[in-house]
Amino acid sequence: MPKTTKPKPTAVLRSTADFARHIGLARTTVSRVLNGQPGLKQKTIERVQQALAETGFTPNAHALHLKGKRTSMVGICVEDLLTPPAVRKLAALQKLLRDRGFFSLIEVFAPGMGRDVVRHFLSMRVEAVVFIGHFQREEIEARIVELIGHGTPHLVIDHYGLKNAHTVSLDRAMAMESVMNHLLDFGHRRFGLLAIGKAPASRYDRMSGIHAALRARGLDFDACTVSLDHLHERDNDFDYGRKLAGIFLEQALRPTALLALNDEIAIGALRGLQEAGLKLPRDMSVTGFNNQAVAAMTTPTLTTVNQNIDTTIASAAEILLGQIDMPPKSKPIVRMITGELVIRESTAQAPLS
Amino acid sequence: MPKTTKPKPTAVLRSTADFARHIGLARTTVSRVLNGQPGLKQKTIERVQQALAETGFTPNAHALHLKGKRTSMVGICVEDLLTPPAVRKLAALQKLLRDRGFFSLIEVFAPGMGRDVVRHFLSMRVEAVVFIGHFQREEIEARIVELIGHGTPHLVIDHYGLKNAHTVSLDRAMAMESVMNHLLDFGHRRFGLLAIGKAPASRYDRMSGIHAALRARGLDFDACTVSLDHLHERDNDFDYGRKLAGIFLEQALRPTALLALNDEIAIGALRGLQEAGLKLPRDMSVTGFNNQAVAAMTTPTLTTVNQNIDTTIASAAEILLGQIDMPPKSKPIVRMITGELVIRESTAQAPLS
DNA sequence: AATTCGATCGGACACGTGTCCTCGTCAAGA
DNA sequence: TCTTGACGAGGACACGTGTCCGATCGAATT
Repeated sequence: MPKTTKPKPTAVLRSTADFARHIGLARTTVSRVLNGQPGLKQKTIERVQQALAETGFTPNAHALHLKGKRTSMVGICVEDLLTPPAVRKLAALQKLLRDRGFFSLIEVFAPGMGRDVVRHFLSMRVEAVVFIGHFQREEIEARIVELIGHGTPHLVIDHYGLKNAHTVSLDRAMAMESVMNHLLDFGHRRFGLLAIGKAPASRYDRMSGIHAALRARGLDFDACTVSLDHLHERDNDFDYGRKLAGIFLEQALRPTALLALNDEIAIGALRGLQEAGLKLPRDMSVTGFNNQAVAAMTTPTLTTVNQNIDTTIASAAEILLGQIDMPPKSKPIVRMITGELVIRESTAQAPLS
Repeated sequence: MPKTTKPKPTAVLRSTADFARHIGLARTTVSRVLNGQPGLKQKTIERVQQALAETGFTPNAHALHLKGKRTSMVGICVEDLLTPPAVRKLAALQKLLRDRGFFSLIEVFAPGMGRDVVRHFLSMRVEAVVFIGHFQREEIEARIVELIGHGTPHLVIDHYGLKNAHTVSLDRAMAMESVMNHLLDFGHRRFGLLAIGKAPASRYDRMSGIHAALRARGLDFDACTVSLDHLHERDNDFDYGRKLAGIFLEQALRPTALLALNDEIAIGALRGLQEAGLKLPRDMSVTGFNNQAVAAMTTPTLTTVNQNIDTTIASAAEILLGQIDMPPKSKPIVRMITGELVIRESTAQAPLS
C-alpha cells in the first residue's frame, strides 16, 4: 500500500508508559502533569497536554480506582417494562448525577435477575445503587440487605413500604383520594377500577386512598366499587383499557366513572367506550394517572394525576449524595412526594341513573 | 446497644485477602477456588463457596481487568431528547447485550458533551461504543475518528451518511415513498409537511423518498408540497402538530394530506384539525411515523410507519459482536432496515377540490 | 571552569487480582 | 517409624496508576 499518509497514525496507546514513550518523556513526568503537581516547566506541561489532545489518550479508570480513586459510578436498576414515567425518572436521574460528576451504570432487568445485577454493581464497586419502579418484594428486600451489608448506599424510587429501605415515592394514596373526591363532588357513586388491584397493601398505595375518600363520606367501599381485572388478561395497556371498558358496559349495575391505573389504560377505555357509542364525558367519566403528554391530546382530554417527577428525582439525588458523603444512617429515610390532580375534559357530572 | 444480634454481621470485605482471612484460608487458595483450578479438596471448595454466598463477596472487577480480563462493557450514547423509539431501541439493545454477557454503560447527553462521554468510555476501556439517534454531524464524526484511532469498535444506529462510520438505519426514504404512494393512490396532490425539513440530505432520508415518489408520477415537488415549519417554534411534539395544523388550514391552497415527522406531531395535527371542525379523514388525511402503541388509540386511528425495531437491534448486536471478536474491518458496514406502512383510518380518498 | 539549582529521569512501592512456584503439614500406607 | 503423596500456605511477579525519593542532566550564575 504505497499511500503517502502517515504510516502509523497513533499506535494505540494503552498506558501512561506507552504514552510517555510516545512523546519522549518519563512516565512519572507525564503522571505529574496529569495530576497537576508543581515543579514542572510550563513548556513541558503544554507539550504533554497537546499530545494528550492529539492522541486522545485516557488513563485507565480501573487502575485509577485501584489506587484509591473513587469510581464515581452509581448503579441504577429499572424494572423490565419501561413505562414512560420510569423512563423520565431514569433520564432525569442520570442527568442530575452526571452534573454532579457521577456516571450511571444502568440495568433493565426482569424479575429474578436482581441478584446478578447487584452483584455486578458491587464488583464494579459502585458508590450507590438506585432502584426505579416496582420490583418483586422478597427479591428487592434481599438486595437491600446485601447492599447494607456491603456498606453501599441505596435508594428505592417508587416502591413504598420496603423493610429498612431508603425510599422516595409518590403518595399514591393522597393522589387517588383527590381523584375520588373530584368524582364524588360530581355526584358519582359507582366506580369501576381498572388494574388498580383489590386490597390496600400499604397506607400509601392507591387503594388506601380510595378507601379513605369513601370512608370520609360515609360510603361503603364494596357497594361503590367494581373491579373486573380478573376477566381479562393484561396485555398492551391501551388494549387492556379498551377491552375492559367494554366489559364494564355489560354489567348490570354499570359504574358511572372509571379509574385507571395509568393514562394508557384510561385512553384505551376512552376509546372502548366511544366505540360502544357512549358520549364522553356525559355518559361516563374516566381518569388516568401520570399526566403524560398524550393525555392532553385525546378526545376528550384526560383528567389525570401529575407525578411531579422533577421533585421526586431532585429529592432522590439529594438523599443519594448525602448518603455517599456521610456515614451510613441507621434509620431508613422515607420521603413522600405529593402529586397533583389535573382536571381536564374526561370527567364531568355523573349521569342521572 | 446491648442487642443480642450478631455484633459484626460481616465486617465489609473489600478484597480476596480480606475474604480469605475471614474464612481462615490463604488468599491464593481462595483465588484458585474462584477460578476453578484443580487440586483442591471438595470440602475446601464447598467451604469457600458457602462463605461466598453468605458474605456476598465479589472480586474487584477493576483489578480483574488489570489482569487482562475483558471489561465486557459497551458504552451506549443516546441523544438528549429521549424519543419513545430511541428508548425502545436502547432497552432492546441493552437486553440483547446482557444476554450475551455484556454490560451497558449508558449516557444520555446534550450536543457538545460527546467528547467527554466518549473519553469516559475510553477510560473505562469499553469494548465498543454505540450511538443511538441523530447527533450533531461534526461532533459524532470526530468521535468516530477518535474511536477508530483507539481501535475501539463503534456502531451508529439511525444516523445514516456519516463518514467512515458503521451504521444501521431505517430506510426512511423507502418508508416515506410508500407513505406518499399510498396518498397518491388516494388522489392526493397537495401535501403539507410537518417538521420533515426541506432539502434531501442523503439518499436515505425522508425528503429523498418524497421526491422519488413524486418524480415517479411526473409531479413537481415544489408545486405539490408545502412546508410551514418556519412559522412556529418547535415545542412539545403534540402541541407543535396541533398548532401547525391550524396554520395549514389558513393557507389559500390548503393541502389535502399532512405528513408528519412522527406520531406525536401527527396526533397533535389530528386534534388541531378536529378542533377546527374538520371531519377526519374525509376532509384531510394525516400520516405519522414510528407506529407507537398510541397510534391505534386515536380517533381516527393513525396511518403510520412501523420501524421494525427488533430487526434493527438484532442487526446492530450482530455487527457489534462481530467487530468485538474479529480484527477491525477497513470498510464501513452500512446496513439499511426496511420499515412497513401501517394503514389505519387517518388516510382516505382525497376530497374533491 | 566550577558551582548551583531547577527540571527531569528512573527505581520503588502499593492498590487487588490471577498464576506460578516453593515449602510446610498432615495423614495414609509401607 | 519412615516414606510418600495430597493439600494448603505463602512468597513472588505482572497488570496500570500515583507518589515518593534519590540520581542525573543541563543551563545559568559565579
